[in-house]
Amino acid sequence: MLNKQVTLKDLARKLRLSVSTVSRALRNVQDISPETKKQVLALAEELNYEPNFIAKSLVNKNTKVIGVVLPVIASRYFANALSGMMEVADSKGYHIMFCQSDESFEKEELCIKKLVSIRADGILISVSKDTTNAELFLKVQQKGIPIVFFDRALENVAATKVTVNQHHGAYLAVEHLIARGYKRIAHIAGPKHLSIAVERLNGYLDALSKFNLPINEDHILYCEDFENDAQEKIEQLFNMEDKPDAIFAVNDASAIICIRYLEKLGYKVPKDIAVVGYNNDPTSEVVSPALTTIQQPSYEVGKLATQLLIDEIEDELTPFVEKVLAGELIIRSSS
Amino acid sequence: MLNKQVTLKDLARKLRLSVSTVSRALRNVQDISPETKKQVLALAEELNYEPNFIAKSLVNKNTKVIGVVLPVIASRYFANALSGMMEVADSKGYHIMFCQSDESFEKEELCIKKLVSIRADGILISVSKDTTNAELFLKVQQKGIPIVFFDRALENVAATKVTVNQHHGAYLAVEHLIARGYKRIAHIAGPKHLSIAVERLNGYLDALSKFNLPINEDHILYCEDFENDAQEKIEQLFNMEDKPDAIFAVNDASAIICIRYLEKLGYKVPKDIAVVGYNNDPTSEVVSPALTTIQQPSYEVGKLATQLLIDEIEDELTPFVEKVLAGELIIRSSS
DNA sequence: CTGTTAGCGCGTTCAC
DNA sequence: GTGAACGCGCTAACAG
Repeated sequence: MLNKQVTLKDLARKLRLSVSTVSRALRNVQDISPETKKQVLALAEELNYEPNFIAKSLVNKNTKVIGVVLPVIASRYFANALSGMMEVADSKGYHIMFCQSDESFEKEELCIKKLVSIRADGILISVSKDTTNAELFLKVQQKGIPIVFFDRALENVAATKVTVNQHHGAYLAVEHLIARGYKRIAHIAGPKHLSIAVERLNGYLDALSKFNLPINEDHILYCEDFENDAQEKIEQLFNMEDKPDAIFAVNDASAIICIRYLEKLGYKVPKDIAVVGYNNDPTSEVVSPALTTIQQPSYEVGKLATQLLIDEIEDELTPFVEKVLAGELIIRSSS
Repeated sequence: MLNKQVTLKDLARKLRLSVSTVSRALRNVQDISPETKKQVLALAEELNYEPNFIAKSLVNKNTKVIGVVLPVIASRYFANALSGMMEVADSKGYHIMFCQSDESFEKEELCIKKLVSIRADGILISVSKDTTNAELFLKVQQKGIPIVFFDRALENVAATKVTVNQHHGAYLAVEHLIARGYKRIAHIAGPKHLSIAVERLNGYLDALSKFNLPINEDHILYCEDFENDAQEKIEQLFNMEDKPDAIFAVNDASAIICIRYLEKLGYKVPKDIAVVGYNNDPTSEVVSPALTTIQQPSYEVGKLATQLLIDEIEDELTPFVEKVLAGELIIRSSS
């Protein structure tokens, strides 16, 4: 049953032609008598011939495969980015082969080795949380395989990077709250070692400064594990004399938890207190009241990163660029 | 810059050995003097040698690539299935290459051609909504490439299939409502041409029969576009004399819409009326009251389908099987 | 233990 | 216009 696949040789034998003639006829190259060309095409169709990509790759020295390494596919953000990648790759005749690092550096290394082994023409990567070592990526580049970082990039690697401006998104969110008249805006911040969390925090701080609002350190809650200590933190926030009148949370999940506890404590959202999240998770639409949030441009990140990677694959002299995309404010009823 | 990749030949030349000796040393095969083996390994490490999978594939007649064709990746269900696939594939040394059909038969055909061209060792597919023609799949099978259908299978193709028992999930949901004492259970049904919708409907009907509850045709609303005509349909449902005391919806989105309108009409969920959905979407946890629903075994479907496919790849005599997995009832506060 | 030979399926000279 | 020969990087069979 194995190896039922038709090859050029099979076609050549049946047609009493040479392999190279058949090859040329199929690829529409050089001068071929229209007669034989027709015959070849007919037989190829009849026998359901499909060119062997593997063999072609070996000769051409390219595989038309783009490797994608990302932390986890079961996430709206990355799934959307991947869709964007597939769209561009498809239109340019590339295939996507992707691997999950599961946020582990060792797995990431395995993924990359695998992609190098397959001789992917280029690699798109969003690094895992505990990736700090640049050496691995430099080695890949030395092999002549271009790498483009998307979403999460590594500082100390010279490469094309497509990221999202978290600072700007946070700024938009807070600016919106200020425009609505809220003045005492608290922030549920993420872990201090997470760069996206820090950027959002800075966007929050800069928006306050810009509009000459005082910064109250007690209004910033750094949360490692908000799901579990939310109640405590929120109570603490509302036991101060300078109670906030709005909350900007580092992500939708935290924002939703806030809404829950606030209602438990008897506050009305958004009348007594407004809440804004970040990510535009599907859940943000459904929660009541529907959550104002920031939509990440994940699809666009995927498209752009892939476009830039293909540019580098097809012209090695393409210079590295760093693109930063912005998110978009989605206004709903929680603010 | 291109083709910086180290080959066996490079190693052999530097070591003044033959290519085959180097190959054998690297693969730990046959008897090799420990001396030369050490040398080879050392140099390979130093030069960062990675075997060329492409070349290996050409010789071995297998690529260790599993092709996956699915309607859309940006869906919790398929993303989870894909995660399951990757786990099994990884552990068996296979790579996943996937394509989206976007629910279009033409795109699906392109995906398959592509995978055949790449000489994938096997294909996992969840067919698009408008796929009815089996010919394409038969052709692939004739080429000796095994196909396993997951989630959505094609009736008239003999192949291994891993699907989900929608009937049973619906039965569980309705049984649960009955156990809670609800007796007049309505059903928001999906389009009649969608097999999963029909199966869920049948599960609903069978549960009612099983517990000797009367079937009221007016309690079944067939919805093509529930998002837009929900209000009308629900009002119609509650204007009858035989008002329902519970609703089983064909999916979570519909269930959530129901909850919204019911509350607008002044009904309390679940006191006045219970609601159960289907899918365990992330949204179902967040909506208030949290939705009782059915968890699809998507991850398990992915794992099992991949396992069975690999069995067929590695032993062509493996007989086709059809596996049907069951969902799980998740009880929350809406019932 | 190691080298030589052949060939996987295809593209690319270079002849005729 | 067409064919023969060679090579891509690697494995496998056969010698020595």
